[in-house]
Amino acid sequence: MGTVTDDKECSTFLVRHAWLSMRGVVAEALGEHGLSVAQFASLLILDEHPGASVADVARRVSTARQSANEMLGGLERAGLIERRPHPQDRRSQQIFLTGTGRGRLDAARPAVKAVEARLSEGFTPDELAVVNAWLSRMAAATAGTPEELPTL
Amino acid sequence: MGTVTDDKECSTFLVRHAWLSMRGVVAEALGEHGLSVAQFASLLILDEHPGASVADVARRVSTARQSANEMLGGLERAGLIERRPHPQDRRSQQIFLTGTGRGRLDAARPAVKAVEARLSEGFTPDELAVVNAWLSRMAAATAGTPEELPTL
DNA sequence: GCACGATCGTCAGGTACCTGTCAATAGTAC
DNA sequence: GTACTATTGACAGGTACCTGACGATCGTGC
Repeated sequence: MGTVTDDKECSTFLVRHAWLSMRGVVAEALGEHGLSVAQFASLLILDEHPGASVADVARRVSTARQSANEMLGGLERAGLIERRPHPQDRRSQQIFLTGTGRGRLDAARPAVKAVEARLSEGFTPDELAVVNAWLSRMAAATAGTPEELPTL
Repeated sequence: MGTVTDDKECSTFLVRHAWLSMRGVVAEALGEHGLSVAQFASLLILDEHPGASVADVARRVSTARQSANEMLGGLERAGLIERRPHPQDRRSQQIFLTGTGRGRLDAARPAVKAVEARLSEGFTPDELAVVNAWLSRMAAATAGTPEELPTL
């Protein structure tokens, strides 16, 4: 009846299909490293922002504090991260990558970069820059409330 | 600490942020028309493919048959679509837009196109063509299993 | 000092979505 | 015809995620 996408109408749904597809590909690559896509995203953030709080992570991955906390719990049980009480702010806790966590991340990162590079094969750097600019613009367009709504 | 996105690493997560953001904007526009994003997507598909089955719709929106069926139930209760038994295939049923359904869709469509146009303001047609090509490539990269995994 | 709003992590509950399965039907090979 | 596989729509159950609230803490203004 047609291919995967007949989003003649809305770029929004084309972006959704792209996300779903890329998530699938990345997940497959991450599976061999024992990581989920969400876990990988969190490890990336914690690598770049050591000592971030649960709320920080939640904001950066655009998810609810609760969800982030649950998933960080998984990472903690797996020994990939550790939580320490914040020295100044007694409400929050700082989260750090453990040695094994960093190792796992450094092992997985090249795999993800590889599949992403393979996906973008054939596009020139200029074109990719345009794509990046457009996606950034879209991501910045967040309408008022950043948190709402089901998946589709 | 930074803006919404520091996805220096992975275009995958940039695409996700773009999707979440666009979904929010579109949802806001659709709210005034009493439609959810998922409902709007289904109406679009049914407009373009009248008589599609539940399984057809599910495949096109990349969701489970069950989810599609539940949501179509909502649209049916709202009187926007109607299901008829398929004349040849006694397993499946054909789904059609009702008059009110088509009216609702035709009212909502311009609103969505407007917000999407506003979002892409400032990009040249050539650039948008590149973006579209890239997104299509991504969407087509679906790894083996089309169905799996949580949201993030 | 005290009061006020904002934010922290967390608990309870709900919703959206998915997987797995089923009987019924269709399509094909034999 | 029968046998086998694939597909349809539906049911049951589970998981991921979210919303809404809570006490505790912070920051600021008074």
